[in-house]
Amino acid sequence: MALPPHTRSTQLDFPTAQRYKSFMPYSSSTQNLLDGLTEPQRQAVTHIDGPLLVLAGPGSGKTRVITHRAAYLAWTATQPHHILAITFTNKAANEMAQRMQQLDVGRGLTCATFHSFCARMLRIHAERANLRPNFSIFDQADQVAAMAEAVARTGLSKENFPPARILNKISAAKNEMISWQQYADDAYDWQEKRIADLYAAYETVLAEQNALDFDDLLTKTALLLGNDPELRDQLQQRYRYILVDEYQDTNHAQYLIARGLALDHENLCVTGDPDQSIYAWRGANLHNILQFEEDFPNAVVVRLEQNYRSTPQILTAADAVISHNRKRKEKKLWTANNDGPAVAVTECQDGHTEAAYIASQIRQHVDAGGTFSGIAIFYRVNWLSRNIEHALLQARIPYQVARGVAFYGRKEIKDTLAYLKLVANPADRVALTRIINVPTRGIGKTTVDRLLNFAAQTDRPILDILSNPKEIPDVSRAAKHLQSFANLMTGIAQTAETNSIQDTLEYVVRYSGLLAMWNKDTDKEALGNVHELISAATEYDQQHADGSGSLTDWLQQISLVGDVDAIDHQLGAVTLMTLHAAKGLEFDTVFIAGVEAGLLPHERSNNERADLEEERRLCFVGMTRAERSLTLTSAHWRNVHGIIRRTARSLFLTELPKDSVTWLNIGQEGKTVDHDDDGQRPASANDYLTWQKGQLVRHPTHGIGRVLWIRPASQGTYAGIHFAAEGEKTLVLEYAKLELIEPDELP
DNA sequence: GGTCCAACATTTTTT
DNA sequence: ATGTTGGACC
Repeated sequence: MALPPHTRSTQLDFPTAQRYKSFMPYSSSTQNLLDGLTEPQRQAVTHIDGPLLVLAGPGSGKTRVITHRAAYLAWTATQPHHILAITFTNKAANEMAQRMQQLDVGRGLTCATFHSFCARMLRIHAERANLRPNFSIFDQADQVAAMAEAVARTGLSKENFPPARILNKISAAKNEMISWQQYADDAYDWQEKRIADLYAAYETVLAEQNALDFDDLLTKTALLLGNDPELRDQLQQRYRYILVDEYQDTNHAQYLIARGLALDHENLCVTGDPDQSIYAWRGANLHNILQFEEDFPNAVVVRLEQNYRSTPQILTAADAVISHNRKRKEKKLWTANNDGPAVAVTECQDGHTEAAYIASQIRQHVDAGGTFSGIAIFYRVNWLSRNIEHALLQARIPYQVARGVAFYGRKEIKDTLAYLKLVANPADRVALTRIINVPTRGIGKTTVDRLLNFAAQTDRPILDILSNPKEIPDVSRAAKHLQSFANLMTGIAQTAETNSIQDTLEYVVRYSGLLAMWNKDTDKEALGNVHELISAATEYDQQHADGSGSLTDWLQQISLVGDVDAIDHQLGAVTLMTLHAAKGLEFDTVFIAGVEAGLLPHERSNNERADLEEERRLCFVGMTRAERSLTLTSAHWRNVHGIIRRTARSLFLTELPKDSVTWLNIGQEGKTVDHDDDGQRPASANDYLTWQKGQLVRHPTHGIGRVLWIRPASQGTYAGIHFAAEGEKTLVLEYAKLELIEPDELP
């Protein structure tokens, strides 16, 4: 079959493009792409021009559809470099690029996250966006530092205006594309007006430092596309086919970007699942996917509802939970997969028991021939990983924690990188103040203040002033220290100029005195982490041996790593991550820990139904990651902030179906406690079975009371308790915060 | 200007 | 329970 003529001619416009595979026989290559696809999948893959919405339930082969569709486009309609695929994580982007190569499509396809794509665009088109191409990207901590400065400048107190909280509000505004001017116009009371002031001041602080925060990457790109039709045309010429994955989690700015890039050709394909929307708290707007058909009236809609991932048991359980959401589009998930084991719910005595139980289950699974890398443990909050890590360590089970962001947030890593960031962007004051005296080199707070003041007054680059420190008023004794710091920075800059990033990093660590400092502190952990950083740099150097890399690019890549990007499936280790990070992944065996009231659903989101529904979706996402085996665990007692608290059963556990779920109670020693056998669901939490009439208990508000009777029922364990002040009360033991009092504890 | 200790928050989820 | 910050003291 002949190729459309326009695809050939465009090759001249883009000389870097790989050879066009017109010599490949059309029929065999495209046939391979369609082999083994179901009808709806095939429909999505072969759709070429015009908007396309793929509503894809969990495990419905969405990734396969996306990659095959991109390949199909590249074979039949266009060249790879006209295709832009936006994924949710860098890892997904890399995997997609890899798969495209396996499909022999050729290079040139752009796979990126929204953030990395935007950062790239803003550097290339910096002048048009009113930026300098070497801008810094500020992470959470940098943003807090910048905001702290803004607060100080505005003359407000950090106590009344905590930087982190203000940043949340400003981030929400930016996601909605609300500028500081507009925010000021909309401010309706004193508090809001001050926040508007801070927004403005914060923007100034960032601009002075040639810095953008994460949200700026999106908003500035969206603005650029909106205000610069010439550039938008240029980009639309380049990116003729656009795919956006996980569309249910896009915010308004991301929506504008996707729409802006596809404004004229409308070749926008979005995929997602409203039931897996879990990022509303950071501005994700479910309307984007729900109203896609109104946005693009000639949109084709494809539904992928057959699940290829999970057993019927897992799918039934997950579906039972999610069907409790009222605000949702009904969807029938089904699978032709073989039966597997029942979904397990294991209620444990406490967090240690829970962790030990998971470890022992993993041992058992691997002894029976399973692999570590097929296992994942999810949790709602990061701190839950502590117990589990401890238990895995003791059981000698290899594990990895998806914590890319936390790694780059470590002090020693941030310190090391700050030297490089300062070289890449000398205006980066946050980086400068971070390391000017780390390790200590006799430059104290007063000196730094004088330096910054002088720089602000004279409006000269700080590094210039540093090289001539005697010009700074009132700085005499510290001048020579400033001078040597300036020399150090010059040395690093020169090294960076001509050497690999690895070499530059090693230069920094050695000549800055950081290495000596860590050695002195016998801070083995810091050293290890920095070695890891250096290996990351080595890897980058190797990947860019052709000279395509740069310091700015490396720093950018690091700024935009996500938690999941850190995991390596080849490692042969159990994977630990938050439920949020688990999106899009799949594992043979999944444990979800801490499935208890207050944790999942999280107590901070109990107030509104919308929040509760998002928690339920989160639970749904976690459950549907499992292919064969799914275990939900909880603890009756949970150590929070060092205080041991009684927990209640999670609402979501009560929503599980009666069939295909087995319940288990684990006592302190990890032994199975007998549980009632009236069916599939336990009638009571079994540690209460040891409670007896006449025992004394303490209630947080009612005080001390005596147990009159206990009666297990299907909804929980009921007990009549006589309190001195209020007489007899009937309480549900699972929900009342009762503590057992030992007789010898009393006066 | 540097060091040490006590008070303090910290824990929702993240690019 | 743990890590960070700020203030007192050297």
